[in-house]
Amino acid sequence: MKNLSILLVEDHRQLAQTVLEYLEQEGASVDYAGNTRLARELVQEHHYDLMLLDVMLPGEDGYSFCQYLRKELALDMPVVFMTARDQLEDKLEGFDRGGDDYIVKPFALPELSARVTALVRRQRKEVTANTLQIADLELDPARQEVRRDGQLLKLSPTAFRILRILMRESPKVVSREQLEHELWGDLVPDSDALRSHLYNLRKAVDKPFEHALLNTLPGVGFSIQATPETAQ
Amino acid sequence: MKNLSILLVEDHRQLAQTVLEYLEQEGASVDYAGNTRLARELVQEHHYDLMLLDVMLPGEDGYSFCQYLRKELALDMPVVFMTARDQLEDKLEGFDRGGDDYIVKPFALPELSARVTALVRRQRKEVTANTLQIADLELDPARQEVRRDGQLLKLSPTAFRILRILMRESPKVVSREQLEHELWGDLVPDSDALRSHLYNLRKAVDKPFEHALLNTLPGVGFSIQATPETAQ
DNA sequence: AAGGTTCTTGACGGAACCTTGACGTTCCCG
DNA sequence: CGGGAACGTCAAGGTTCCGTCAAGAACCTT
Repeated sequence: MKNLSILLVEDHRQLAQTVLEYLEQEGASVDYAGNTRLARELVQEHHYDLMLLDVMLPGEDGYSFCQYLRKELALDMPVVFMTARDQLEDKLEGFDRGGDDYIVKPFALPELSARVTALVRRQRKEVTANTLQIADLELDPARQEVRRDGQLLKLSPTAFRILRILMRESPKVVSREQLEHELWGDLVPDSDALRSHLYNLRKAVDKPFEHALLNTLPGVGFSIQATPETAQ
Repeated sequence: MKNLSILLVEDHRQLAQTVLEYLEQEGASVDYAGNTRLARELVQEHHYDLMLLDVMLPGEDGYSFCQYLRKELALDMPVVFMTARDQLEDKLEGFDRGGDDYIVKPFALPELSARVTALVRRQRKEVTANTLQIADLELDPARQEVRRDGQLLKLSPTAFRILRILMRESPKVVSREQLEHELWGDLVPDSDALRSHLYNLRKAVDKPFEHALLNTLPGVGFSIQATPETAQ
């Protein structure tokens, strides 16, 4: 919740106060508007990570305001509707007008907080870690890229998958069977192609560099780690 | 709901059937797993736009599976928990483990559908009609226009759709399967017309310019990136 | 009904990839 | 120490995948 900036649009003074205090106590900074006229101004002048929006407001209602945000201002900040209206049609309208979530009063403050966090996390693309890293070796699953010491490595698809598994399990040792099963399922090749793939993987990952990262434990499996334990 | 592909993980046969039929009737294609073991396999082999995940499952529970998706596989598909557990702590745990939404059984099917749509809309960057931009390439969804370096490109409708998908996923790699499914749903052409469309797309987007933006990763998929560095 | 655009199909050459097998080396355990 | 199993190295064959292109089918518009 750190460093979130949130706009709360709600005309009930009491509820607004409660929500505001809770969120600020969690580290967010919250601006408050009691109607959409003020909200309109705030939204044009400041950036908010998320908006909490009541449906029943004096003057323009929340649905309409949300739609205005999306269509006219082209703002894509997450919007959470907060309202006492619990009928299905109300919820459907909320989503239809461009809302991201819909929470019915009375709600538990921690739940509101959790939903806010989830939306912001997604907005910021923090849902998953984007790279795996072992020492100076980095693997980016989304881009299908591997770098060591900053430079891009060329790997075949299978080599990439093997490296991904080893890095995911690091520093654990991965057995040959586990690797083969994960790569090919029940259709494991007759003669062990895995050896060739590991050879090619090594050629790309370790050969051009000083220290080897990829280790073999004969009869046990393979591992990738920064400090290859040397036998006692 | 057009051409969504959804993975439903739920052990109650009856409920699964109901949800599945409803979503398919809305135009989604739904794969079904009764446990996380099967779900694990499916998730590694196919792309899904979203996952519906029960919490109480035989063997591994849904929370744990979701966390595994995020941490180990680095998959960022939206996850909606579906469960009868309505206690606050359960919900908090769902979000804490990487869930995007949490819906309590029994729920109205249209609400589930609305929440699914809202999540996918956000994932696909369709909340607003803002232009997508990668380097000097701009795509305006509202006007159905594409420009590179300021000049208007002439694209066929399908080429436009492909480019839009690649741009919104950038810099992620999009598999051939994902592209085909989103373009044609269950009616994918026999022989791969996708190749021709990509060829034409390249001819329009890359051919007249200095650097290519559209990259092929053989056996993996396609991506569009500002800096298509090649290894050695 | 005609004309244009778009989509699909099929063929071809080439590149990338996976598998296989051979051979030498290392490791483990009797 | 010696033999067998496991491993590293490497090249070659076959397969899959991809870029290219043109022709015909389907579609839409007028």
